Amino acid sequence: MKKLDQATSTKSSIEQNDHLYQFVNNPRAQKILVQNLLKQKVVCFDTETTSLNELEAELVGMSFSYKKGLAYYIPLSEDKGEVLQTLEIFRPFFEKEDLLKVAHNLKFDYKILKQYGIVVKGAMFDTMIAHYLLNPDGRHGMDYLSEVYLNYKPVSIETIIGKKGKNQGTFRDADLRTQTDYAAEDADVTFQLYELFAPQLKKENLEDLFFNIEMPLMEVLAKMELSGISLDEKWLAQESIDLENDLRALESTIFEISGEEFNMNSPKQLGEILFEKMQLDPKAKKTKTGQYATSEDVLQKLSSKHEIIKHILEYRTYQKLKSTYVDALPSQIEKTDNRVHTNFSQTTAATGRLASVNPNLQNIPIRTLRGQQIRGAFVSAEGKKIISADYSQIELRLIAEISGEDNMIKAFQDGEDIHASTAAKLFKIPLEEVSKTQRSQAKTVNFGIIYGQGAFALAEQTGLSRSEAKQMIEAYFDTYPKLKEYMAEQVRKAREIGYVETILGRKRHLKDINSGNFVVRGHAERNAVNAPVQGSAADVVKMAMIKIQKQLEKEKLQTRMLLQVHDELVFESPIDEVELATNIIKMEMESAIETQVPLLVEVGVGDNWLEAH
DNA sequence: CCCAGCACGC
DNA sequence: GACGTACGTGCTGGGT
Repeated sequence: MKKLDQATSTKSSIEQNDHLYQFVNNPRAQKILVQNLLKQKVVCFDTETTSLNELEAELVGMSFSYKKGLAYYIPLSEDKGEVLQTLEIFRPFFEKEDLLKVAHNLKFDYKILKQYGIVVKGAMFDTMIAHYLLNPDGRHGMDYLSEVYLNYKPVSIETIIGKKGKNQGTFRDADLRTQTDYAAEDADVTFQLYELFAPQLKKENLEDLFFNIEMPLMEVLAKMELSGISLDEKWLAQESIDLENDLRALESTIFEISGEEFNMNSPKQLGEILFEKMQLDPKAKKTKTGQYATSEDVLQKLSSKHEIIKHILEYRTYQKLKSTYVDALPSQIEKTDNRVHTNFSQTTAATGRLASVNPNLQNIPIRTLRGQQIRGAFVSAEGKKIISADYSQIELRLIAEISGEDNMIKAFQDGEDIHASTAAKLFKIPLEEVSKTQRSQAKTVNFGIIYGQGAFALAEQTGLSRSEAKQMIEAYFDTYPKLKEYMAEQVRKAREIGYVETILGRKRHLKDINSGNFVVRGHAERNAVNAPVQGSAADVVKMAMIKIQKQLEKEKLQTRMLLQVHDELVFESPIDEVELATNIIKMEMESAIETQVPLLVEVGVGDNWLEAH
């Protein structure tokens, strides 16, 4: 199979390609190389390390390219002192302001170098982020981009260090010629991708977004990731024991009721117990693979039929809390500083949002009481406080702003409770007479509208009948006519030019918008409405992050930005800085962009994330 | 090793 | 009759 691929492939690879890849391993030659690099306007570089985890990684080498087919490799010693000496030779390159430093996934190299005392400065260009802006729905790996855009298949890292698994070696194990060819090729390919993507960014008016938002944000994210956040390990260890006890107790209750022992973590086995043995629902829904559906909303509807359901739901909640958070988080604490360091992916979410991985710190529980306690385990260091600042209703405020919906804009300007205000208008009653149910229904519509929700789903959520839900949506659009117009306009725009845009010009291409399949087209239409809203909110938060970081550094504060959770920023601040930092954060967030709808930020301070929120 | 089902966040 | 609200990450089970 593999042979066939190679035989039929028209892609070239390192054997066929004209290139000059040289290693440069004596200081005199390295100094000459640097003089040469400093004369260039654009230089591509790459670092080779022993690990993808920047905190554990050791530098093994660096490569540079400023011309197609030409690249240099600098092997580095196993001795850290010697590495630092070599890096001093290259410091002028990394710190030169007006030299465009290009790399693929630059945040990785930035973090590695920062740990060796080199802070990359000035003009930067990440080819991965460039491609993300050009095609946010696509894949952005270097090997993939090389094959697609350069028709060239780079040497895979696995041919050098082995397939992943416990026998995988490190880059240091490879011989010098192998290291040189691989590293130099990466720099060469990245340089060629730069030459392709840079003019495309310009042509698509994405340069501002790239150079003024995404690249500065990359540095902010690198610093946040290196900072990490502290956990209350003692509490987590005790909570793990408590949850385990609660789970075993729930399990025996469930087994007793069902008259059988089975694996509670298996939805398949649970479904068979509930719907075959116990016959709880003769019309039980099946999933697409033919299993019984046992998701929360399915079980919720059965809860009045049998007492076992509430125990199962409780079991599920606790099992999730234990496996994903209470047990998993402590295992990801870094030994070097006893903190957890998430990775923010800047190129994953097609709308412009960030994603958080290894661990994901953007989905820490908040809704249930027991879940909230886990937030409490994210603590500030001795002598410091946690500050949390979050935008109130940012997506709704932005859809009001973008659509120019005066009725909604006015409500926000008057500082009204937007859901109550919407309810008053929907039900044509005075604001004071809005009931809890009415407010809650209005809230559901407000959110649903952002996602392009239809009558069926609205009915499902509110408990209204389908026709009532339909009337509610119609009343909503009568209340906010420009919102309806805006949504139709986004779909029309997508059909005409193939994409929609955020306030900062971030694009999302919607190739399915003219599809004949109404399910596929419907999805694209909802994206046409949602992407500009979600994406504009992401733009605003990113701008705020850059401005706050700049201000904190200008004022030489020790306050550190630690986390971003889409509309919330979390900081750690020395106690005597909290007041000043809080003022800076709130001010910069609320003034991140100029809008007629006021942006409101709520700030809290505490010894942990729960208290601060 | 990968996919399905589920649950957590905004 | 099917379809039915956006964007994500990660756990466990189950089949390969």
